[in-house]
Amino acid sequence: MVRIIIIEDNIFARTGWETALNLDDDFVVLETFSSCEDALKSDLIKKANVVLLDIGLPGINGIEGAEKIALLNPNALIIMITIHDDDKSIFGSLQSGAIGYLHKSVSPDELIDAIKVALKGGSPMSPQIARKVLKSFHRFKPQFEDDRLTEKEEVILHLLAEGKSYKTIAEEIFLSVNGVKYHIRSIYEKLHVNTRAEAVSKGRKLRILPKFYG
Amino acid sequence: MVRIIIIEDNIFARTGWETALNLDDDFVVLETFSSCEDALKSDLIKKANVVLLDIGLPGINGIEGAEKIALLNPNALIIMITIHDDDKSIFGSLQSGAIGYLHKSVSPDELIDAIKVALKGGSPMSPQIARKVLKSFHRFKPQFEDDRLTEKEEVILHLLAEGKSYKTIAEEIFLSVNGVKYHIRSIYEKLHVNTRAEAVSKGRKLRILPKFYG
DNA sequence: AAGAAGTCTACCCATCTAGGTAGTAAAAAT
DNA sequence: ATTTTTACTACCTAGATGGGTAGACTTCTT
Repeated sequence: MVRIIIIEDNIFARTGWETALNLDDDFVVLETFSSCEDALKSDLIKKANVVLLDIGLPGINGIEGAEKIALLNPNALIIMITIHDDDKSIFGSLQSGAIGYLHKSVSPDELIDAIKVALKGGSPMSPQIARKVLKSFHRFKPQFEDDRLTEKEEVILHLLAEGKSYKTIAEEIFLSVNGVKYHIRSIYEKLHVNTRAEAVSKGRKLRILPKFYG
Repeated sequence: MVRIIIIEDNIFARTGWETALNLDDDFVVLETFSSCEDALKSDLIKKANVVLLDIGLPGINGIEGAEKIALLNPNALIIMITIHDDDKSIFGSLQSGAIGYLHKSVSPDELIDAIKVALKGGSPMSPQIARKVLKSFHRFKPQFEDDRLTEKEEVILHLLAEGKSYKTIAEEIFLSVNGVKYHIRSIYEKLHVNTRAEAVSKGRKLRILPKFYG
C-alpha cells in the first residue's frame, strides 16, 4: 500500500488530488497539509512513501520544504506539482531532493501514472520540464572558431579546476612549469578571462568542464 | 511528415526500428546507417527531424557523433538508444546535444511514443535514466555537522567561484581583505582543501555551488 | 562575573599566479 | 626555400593567495 502525503495550499487542488488518489486501490492519502510547517510537525511525514509538494506555499516554500522533508524521511519520493517552470524553481527543487516535477495542469490519471513511475524507480516529469533539464546539460557550441580549446588546453583546464598547482600539472603532463603557463595563457585568452578561478567558472558555464563527477 | 535517420550497427535493431517506424503514417525513415562516418557523409542528415543514435558504434562513437550531427543540423532531435547506462555514456550524450535517452529494450510502440514526445517539446527517457539524471542534481547531505558552511561562507564561496579577488569580495560584502581571509580559511577547513580552486571544485561536488546559472 | 566562542582586523612571509619579454626547435604554409 | 605558426622553455616582476600569529569586540554559556 502506497502512503501518500499532499502539501498544497489551494484547497481545490488538495482535495481534488486526494480524492483521485484514494480511488486507486494501491494508494492511500495519509494526510493533506496546507503548509510545510504543518506537515513537518506531523510524524506522518516519516511514514510516507510519496510526498506531493507545491512550490508556492505561504511560509516555508516547497523548495526549502523538500529539503527538510528529505532530511526527515530520505526514502520518501518527493514529487513537485506546481505552476512554476522557471529555472530557479525547477533546479532548486531538484537540488533539494525532488525526484519528479509535474505541472499543476496534470490530470488525475497522469498523476496516478506519475506516482507509479516514481515507485518503479523512474522520475516523472512534464515534457517541457524534462527538456529543460536535459538541455541544461548541453555544451555550448563552438563560440568563435578561434576560441575553441585544444585537447591539451582542455586537459589543463580540468587540472586547474581540480586546484592543482602549475608544478603539479607540469609533472602530470610532462612539461616544464613554463610550458604549463604557456598553455594557461592561451586558455585565458580564448576564454577571455585572467585568473584561474574565472577560467574554471567560465569553463563550467560553457560546459567545457563537467558538472558531474561520479 | 517526420523525417527520421537511424544510426545503429546492429542490423536487426536497425531494420527492426526502420520497419516499425515506417508503419506509422506520420513517420518516414529517410535512411539508416551503420556508422556515424557514413551518416555524416550523407546530406540526408541535414534533412532529418529526428536522429536515433546508438552509442557503441565502430569508429566514431555515438557521443562524438551526436556532437557532430548537432553541428550539422542543430534542429535535429537526437535520441540515443543504447544499452549503456553508465554515467559517462548518459551525461556525455546529453552534453553532446541529445534530447532523449532510451534503453535498447524499448518496444516499437514505446519508440514511436518517445519520438512523438520529443517532437512535442519533451525529452523521452527510460525511467531509470530519468532518475539518474534528476539524482545528479541532488545536494549532498549535511556531511558532518561541523562542516556545514555558514551563510556568509556560502556567499564568499560563490564569489570565489566567480573568480573575484579577495579585494573585490571585501568591497562587495563590506569587510576588510583580512576579514574575507578569515572566512575563506574557515571554508577551507570545513571543505578540507587549501586552495581557492579546490574549494570551488569541492563546493560543486557537494552542490553547495549551483551548476546552473540562468 | 568570568570564560568560551564567533567575527573581524592587522601584520608577516613564503609561495603561487599572471603578465611581459625573448629565444628555440619543429611543423605547416607559402 | 623561406616565412609563419605552433609548442614549448627561460627569466623577471608585481601582485594575489595561503598560512601563522595575535589582538579587539560581541555574543552566548555557565
